[in-house]
Amino acid sequence: MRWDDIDKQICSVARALSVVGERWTMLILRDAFLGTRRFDQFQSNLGITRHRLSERLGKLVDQGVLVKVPYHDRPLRHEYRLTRKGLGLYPVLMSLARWGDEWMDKGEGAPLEYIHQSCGHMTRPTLTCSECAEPLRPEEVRPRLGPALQDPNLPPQQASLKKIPSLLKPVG
Amino acid sequence: MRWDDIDKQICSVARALSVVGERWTMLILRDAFLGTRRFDQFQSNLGITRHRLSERLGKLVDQGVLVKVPYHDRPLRHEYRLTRKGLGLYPVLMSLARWGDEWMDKGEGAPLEYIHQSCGHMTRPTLTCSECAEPLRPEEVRPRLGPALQDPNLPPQQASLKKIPSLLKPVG
DNA sequence: TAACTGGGTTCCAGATCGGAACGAATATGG
DNA sequence: CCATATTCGTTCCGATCTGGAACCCAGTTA
Repeated sequence: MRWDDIDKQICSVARALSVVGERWTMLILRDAFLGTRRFDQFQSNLGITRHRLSERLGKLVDQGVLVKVPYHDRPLRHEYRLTRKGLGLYPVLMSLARWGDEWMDKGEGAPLEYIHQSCGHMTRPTLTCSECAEPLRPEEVRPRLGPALQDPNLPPQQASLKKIPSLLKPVG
Repeated sequence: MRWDDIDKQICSVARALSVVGERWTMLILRDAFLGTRRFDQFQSNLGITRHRLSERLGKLVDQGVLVKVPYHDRPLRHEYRLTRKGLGLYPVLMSLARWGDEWMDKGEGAPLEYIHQSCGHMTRPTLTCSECAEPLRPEEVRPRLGPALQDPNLPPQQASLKKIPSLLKPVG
């Protein structure tokens, strides 16, 4: 299968990655969440080539993750801002950052810390259950088929998704 | 800058992506979380080429995200299992899945639903503050420099990270 | 002895990437 | 009026990465 076809899978992770799974895209969004808005700023912060940046920004705009907002005419200039759909990626970025903080530390501590303004404390973003508010641990979550996979005549490639074993215990 | 150098950045997101940011890697991990363990199973579930799969699995093992565990000798066979470091990626995968459920739905509902065994309910994984337990909204979180970025003589490329503006309001 | 299974590796054409140069529209300084 | 700068791109080309298919190897079954 070609990478470009992953959005055809009946899988939300695959569909999400079809939008944000290319090189640089997540780093562009990281910068957007930290306040970067302009082409040149993205370029110099990231060290990406202009060509690639232009392509990635264009795709994010097409997908509705960013919008181009004019901030000056004559000459016409625009900046790139997160939409609501884009802001929805906050948990993904934060989870990546926390994992990096925990597992990829090179001994100098975290690059950034986060203050939760509404409670005033330094926060460690935690994934929790919407119903009981406990932290979600993979061994305690059981996936089951949702509406999109109930269809009895699925394309055969997707059939494997219907056999969901249980989650794993860690090793090592 | 070359993509291979992103792990040199003083940024946890970049470091995390240097491990899980390549094509296919996240989908391999998705399958691992759903119980896939063997080479051929990954291959047929994902539709990735054997070559690429072999390379990606090898890298994940090198990075300590998966371990190769023998399950049969003569002939020697092994399977790939998530380590604790690998299980640590659960919030990333879940956040991606939720975003895909919400924003990439094609009108047939979610592919998978998740039951939180310990409370018995269908859960919507939510990123919350470790201190006050409220859902974390990007406008309410202010990043500040952590230990790793306090060093007064940083390499100049990283200097841009020191200027953290505020977070954005959505548009559109 | 032939075919099969699990788990890879080799090879090559085509797609993607990085770097550097080029372009276009307006503003600024002299 | 001319040269230079700013902002946001696009074009071109050689290097790297990817996908598909074929090949390999150790045991196992028939």
